Amino acid sequence: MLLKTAVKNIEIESVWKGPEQCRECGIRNLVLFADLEHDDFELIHKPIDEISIGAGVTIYHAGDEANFVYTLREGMVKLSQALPDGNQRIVRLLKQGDVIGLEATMSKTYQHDATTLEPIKVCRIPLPVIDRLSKETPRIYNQLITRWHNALNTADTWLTELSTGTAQARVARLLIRMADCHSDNSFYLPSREDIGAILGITTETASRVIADFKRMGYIQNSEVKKIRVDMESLTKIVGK
Amino acid sequence: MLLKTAVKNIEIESVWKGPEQCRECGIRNLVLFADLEHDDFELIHKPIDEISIGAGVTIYHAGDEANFVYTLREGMVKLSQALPDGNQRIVRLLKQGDVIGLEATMSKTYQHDATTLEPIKVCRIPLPVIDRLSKETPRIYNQLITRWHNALNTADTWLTELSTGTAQARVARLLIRMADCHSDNSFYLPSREDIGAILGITTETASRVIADFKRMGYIQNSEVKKIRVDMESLTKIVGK
DNA sequence: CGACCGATTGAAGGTCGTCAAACTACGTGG
DNA sequence: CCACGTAGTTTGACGACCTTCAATCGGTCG
Repeated sequence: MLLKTAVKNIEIESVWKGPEQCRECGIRNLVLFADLEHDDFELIHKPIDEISIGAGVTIYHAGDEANFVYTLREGMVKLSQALPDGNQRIVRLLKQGDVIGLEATMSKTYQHDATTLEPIKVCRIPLPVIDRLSKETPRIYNQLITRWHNALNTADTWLTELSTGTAQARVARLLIRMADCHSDNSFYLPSREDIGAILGITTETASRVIADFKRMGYIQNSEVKKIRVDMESLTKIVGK
Repeated sequence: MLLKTAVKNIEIESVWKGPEQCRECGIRNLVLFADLEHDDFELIHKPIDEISIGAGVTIYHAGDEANFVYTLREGMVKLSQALPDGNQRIVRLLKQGDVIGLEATMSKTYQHDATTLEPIKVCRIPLPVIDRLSKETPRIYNQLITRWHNALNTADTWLTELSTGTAQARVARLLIRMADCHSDNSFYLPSREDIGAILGITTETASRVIADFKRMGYIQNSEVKKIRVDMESLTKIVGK
């Protein structure tokens, strides 16, 4: 089952078959609906579509009317905000199990641009579903608050770890964080531009540091496009 | 009614007289209990003390067991985290109506150091009070989520506005933000060290920029220790 | 094959960090 | 009341690091 939509790079993988589909979700323990119990799912009366989206696609822009939240099933997404000078700064990276557009539950509009870093799969949840669940069961509340808590922790960590110190130290800390989100210390490196936007440095500086790290052997190419990092060497740079 | 505690710089202003005290709180519309209704207050069965604390006092440290949240009635508080290199970075400033130690509702321990910038007054709320209210009324939930939402917005803004661009631009943006939290564009300037820790620059750089701004007339001394900022001039620097 | 986009590298200049000294405000004690 | 010590601020000099501008390289896609 695979319906192409009018929008390029976005296709609806499976149409809504009812609550049953969520009950049997393969990664339910990771997602917003983790705590829901059997009967709770009957409260879902709007379609939750599973959607595939290509790399480099913007899911929503800051200021757009916020009608959905998304559960990220596969791939990574960046949340970015415009700087006073017109550039963009990436304020968070989202990975499997994270909620994209959490602020929709609290605000009429989205507050970031959400853009895919690689091909992703999401479940698109209409806001009324969240609202109804919120009214009927405290279990969704607990999950929501946990999400807020985690997002805030991440934000604080980005400030203290990724926006402080020399360019080398910042890149090293970013690589370490990314590595322990993945098995085998191996993952897709973001573009130099994105690395710059995450760390608050220029694209060129990001490129120079990455190139240096490769020459030093702190980073090696593993599979195509993927890299493997040497945690031990990187850890030594972190304090600089 | 004024009981001195053993701890210097901390005094309990008034002892707990029961729910009545919260119901009649002068700034209740600003605080966590804003949405509570008449009967809800009867659920409060632990003392909520009103406490005065001097300037430069640390209320709790990161890692301390989190048994209270605090409502800030007067003054400003900084939340700081240790950097990998041992320094401190200030991740948020709290003002009247904000909750100090919000993470206590989700985590066993505090995640920042909370330190007063000036003499403050707080209401110290035992965690069991929050837990009980959370179970019994959704109204406290709404307030809690709103707090998380606001805290996250602030965190994102700090990253994009206060941790990006030249030292001059960062200081200008900080002054502008502080000015429109106060009437008459007039307020107490934080120490150079704190300005540095907020913006991710050194104390010396912070001092140089502030001194420059004074020479340029962007900042003037108003009352003792207070300064008044010229918004128009500062706005021009923000984009740099 | 050629166009294009991202990554890399070089050179020059500016900003900021570092180290150090002088200055100021304030409180303490003689 | 003044001398002194302390802590915070200001200023200077120097160097390291990063940004800026520009050119080159490499891979991909039409």
